Amino acid sequence: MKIVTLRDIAEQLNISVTTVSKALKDYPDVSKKTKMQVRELAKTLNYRPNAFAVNLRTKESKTIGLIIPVIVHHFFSNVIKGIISQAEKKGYLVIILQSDESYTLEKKQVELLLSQRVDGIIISLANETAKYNHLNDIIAQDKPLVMFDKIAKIVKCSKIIIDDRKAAYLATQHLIDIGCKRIAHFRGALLPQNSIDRFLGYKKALLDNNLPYDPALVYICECGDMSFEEGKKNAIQLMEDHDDIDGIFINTDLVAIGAMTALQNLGVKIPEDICIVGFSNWFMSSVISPSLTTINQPGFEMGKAAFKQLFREIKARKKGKHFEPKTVVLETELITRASTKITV
Amino acid sequence: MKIVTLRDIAEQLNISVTTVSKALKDYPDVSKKTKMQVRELAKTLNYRPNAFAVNLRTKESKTIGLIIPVIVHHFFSNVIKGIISQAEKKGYLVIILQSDESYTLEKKQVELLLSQRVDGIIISLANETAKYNHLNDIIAQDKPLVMFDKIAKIVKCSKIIIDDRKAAYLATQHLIDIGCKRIAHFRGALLPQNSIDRFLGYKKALLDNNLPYDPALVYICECGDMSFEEGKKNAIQLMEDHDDIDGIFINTDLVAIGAMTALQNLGVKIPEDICIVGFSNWFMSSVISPSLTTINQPGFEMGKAAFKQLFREIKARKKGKHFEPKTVVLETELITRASTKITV
DNA sequence: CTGAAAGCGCTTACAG
DNA sequence: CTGAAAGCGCTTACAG
Repeated sequence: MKIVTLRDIAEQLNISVTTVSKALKDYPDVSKKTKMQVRELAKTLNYRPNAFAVNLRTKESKTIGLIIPVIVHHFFSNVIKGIISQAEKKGYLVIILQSDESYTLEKKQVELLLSQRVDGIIISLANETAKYNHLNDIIAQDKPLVMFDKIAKIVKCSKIIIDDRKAAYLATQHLIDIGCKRIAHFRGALLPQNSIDRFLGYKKALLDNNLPYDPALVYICECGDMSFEEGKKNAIQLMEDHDDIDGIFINTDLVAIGAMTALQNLGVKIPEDICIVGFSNWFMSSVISPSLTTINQPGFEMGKAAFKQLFREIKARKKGKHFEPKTVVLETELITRASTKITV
Repeated sequence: MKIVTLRDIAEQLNISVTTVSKALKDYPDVSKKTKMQVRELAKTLNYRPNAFAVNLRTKESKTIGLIIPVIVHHFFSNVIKGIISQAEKKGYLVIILQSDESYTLEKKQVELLLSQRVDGIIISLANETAKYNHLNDIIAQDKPLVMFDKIAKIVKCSKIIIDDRKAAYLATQHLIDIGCKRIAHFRGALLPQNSIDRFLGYKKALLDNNLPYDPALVYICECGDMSFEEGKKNAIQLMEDHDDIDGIFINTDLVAIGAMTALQNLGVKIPEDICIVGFSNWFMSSVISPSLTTINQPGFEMGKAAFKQLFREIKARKKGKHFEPKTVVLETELITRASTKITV
């Protein structure tokens, strides 16, 4: 089946390509009759505008790029869903890339998306990322950029985040409120802003409650593909190092679930011996036993907000308007479940 | 920052655009010296070929489309990861769309991808899809198409699947082997081939073992966004209808987990009173309690295989070769866990 | 109301 | 070894 072009339609109707183009785009300066004829034939021939040519002419592709550290991850796959659902409403397509927490890959992928001439980029940074030239390249090209969740504060672009520090404070305060005196923390990797903030929230809650902050109680998880295993390993190590722990605040649910599994294998009772709070509210957390107290992190909403912001910036650019970067902070909430429910 | 074109480079070096283009593509008929100069300047100016122009000329975009029923789903997100990882190796980008199990949306999305002129399409069908004109459109355009998991047998394209009937047979046989006599089945929606095949495998296992097949023991789940809730509802209904059940084979893990939750709330002991086998091996299934016996469905591998197949077909088309559709069947295995472990 | 013409930024067959 | 020219399929400012 030959692919139909404007020219084919024009020749069959004995009119010009210009008129065909205008008729299909409903320009006011084309007669009703011609419009009818053109549209009918276009439909019959199953005409589809060649996106390559349209893109070249209009300098936009109605396509955006999304770079994400991991796809198989309850939070991130919800973000993807949010972005795609919103993009579709505005007629945009989404190219998705996975950085695998690697800076090198992330950089290459930004390069790829720029060559591809996407209309904008949404990104959540890899753990490794500590240099931001690749992001500044995007901005230097005056291409809209929105970061979410794992952001870099010093990059001048819009950001969709939650208040990680506050949420972590809340989580830790909850442990304190139910009577925990010696609370450990499994933090995320060293670089990401959100794992720093969650750590700081934990620390501040301790100090505000006159509990000593002990760096030896802070363990690190990279939170990549091995989250679950890392949680197990850390929990076992923690039990060896400090058997007087009565609460743990853990950076991510999947790590928390790994920790719970290991603790239960060791005969530790949750919540009786140790109370646990996770972070992110993976679906899984509501069905394991005991169910996990956690912070709800609204992935779908963050995805929607990220695309909406990007779309605003794309529109502003088209009109040649300047756009001041904006940071949107979404609400979180503590969800208390069995892993912290101690019947006093 | 102005965007750099071949022409900018040509003008600065006082040579033709043709030569610049050839130099960058390492044509043999350009002098070493010119090549050096061109490449250096291209690098300095941060030249990036305009993909829109390249696509228009070469009639390919190095981009493929992927339509998937749901993204937030352990199996499907693994497939996405498999496809993207493989695509990246070959320099292809992936546009992802979610059909939400809707035929109308799926059709529209195929249309979108065709307008976008992607080089090929990978799809897993929506539950609702019973007509295949949109798929035949793809084939009629001689555009490579690969289906996976939720396929339509009569569409003439390559397919990546598992042997659902055999896997379901195995799952049911396992229940019989451990002593179950009256086994219910929570099947998927009516249309998808894989839920039909799983049902048929269940039925055949019963009959081969001289157990009566009772249609009243077969319940339906749409397996969309509400899988977990559907599992709960079905389990409660099942207990009302038939309190003599001693085993259930369930179409998807998430439904199975919903069912287990409801059963446990009703005081039913798993596996002592009722044994349960799921399907797909979601990560979650290994950490709930009791852990769930299930069929491992290799999502990541299916994704990789799907892209590989698509890539072969894209290459064949470029060379003008005919490509006979191929069906690849990947291996599955039964993973026995606590939900079927009865100590006799 | 219609259409000729220019141009988006490349690639490549062809001439010299 | 270099470059003029044609062309991919559109869009749109401009002329009539």
